[in-house]
Amino acid sequence: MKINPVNILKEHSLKHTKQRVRVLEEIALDTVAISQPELEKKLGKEIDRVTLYRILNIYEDKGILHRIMDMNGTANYAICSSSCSEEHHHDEHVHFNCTSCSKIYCLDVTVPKMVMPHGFKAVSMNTTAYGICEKCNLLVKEN
Amino acid sequence: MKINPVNILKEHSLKHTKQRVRVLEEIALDTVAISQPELEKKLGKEIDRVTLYRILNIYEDKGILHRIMDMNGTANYAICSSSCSEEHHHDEHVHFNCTSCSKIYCLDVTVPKMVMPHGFKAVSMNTTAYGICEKCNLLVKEN
DNA sequence: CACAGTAATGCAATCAAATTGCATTTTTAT
DNA sequence: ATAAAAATGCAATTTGATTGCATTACTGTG
Repeated sequence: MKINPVNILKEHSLKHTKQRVRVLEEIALDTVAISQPELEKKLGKEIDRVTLYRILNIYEDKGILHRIMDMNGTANYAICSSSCSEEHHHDEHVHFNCTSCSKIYCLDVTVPKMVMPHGFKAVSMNTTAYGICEKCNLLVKEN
Repeated sequence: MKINPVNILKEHSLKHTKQRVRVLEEIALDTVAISQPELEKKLGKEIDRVTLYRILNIYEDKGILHRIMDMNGTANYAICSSSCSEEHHHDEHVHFNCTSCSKIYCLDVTVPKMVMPHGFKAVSMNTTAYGICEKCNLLVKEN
């Protein structure tokens, strides 16, 4: 996934600041989601904690990033597919949270449509599978 | 769902204390999941915060309660179906997190089997739908 | 039914994620 | 270039959760 931070900011009419660009760059480095604490570790010397929180919130609101909560209740972020917007997150793919390395993957697996009970109107879905990821499975086999 | 706290404790060879009984009683009151902060509000005068956390953790470990993270990263708890055990949570039903009243419902909707990519071994799944619940939908229509 | 050993509880302190208010700096439109 | 608006940085605070340790409560044994 080729990401151009400057274009993304323009598309969503967000002001171009070096902090905002850095956050996008950093998140775009990897296809797996990155947690707020990890981001803070990487960017903490360049960007203030609070600014980081604010940027992440804006990006989520605008549909630029989607947020996945891990089992510890910590926010993890990944770049949204291009079809996401401020009005609606098309985040209908399955996430995989490795219980060994704790990485969160955005899988190319679509969440099947599920019928809600009468009266319940679902707007979005979040599906997370917990287990052992490819890399950790390989590590186990090697030993 | 008829719950007998004393029996549940016995079945899992947990010591019978009034705090443990109270926690189960309180959670069994409602079919919707209850958050740690709500529980603390209700039980804070009878049970110490730390004890509450410890009891909830034990119950989750033993497969008595299951824990659902809401969008704020706060733990919510609901009584497990009878088939849950220490080894495995059979928590394969869909949760519904109302974005209006923020209640979390355990729906009688089964999470469909999803095929994981090669190398990824899923042990458990968590699916949460976000939207407006039955009660909140009715409230809107009335006004 | 007493009592000793073990486990659970309560309290104080601490950690960590996230948020708020406000002064300062940066961006952008003119 | 500059003025208005917005973003950033800093300090302080809130909130969910955890840890260590002294005290209290439970349970099995005699």
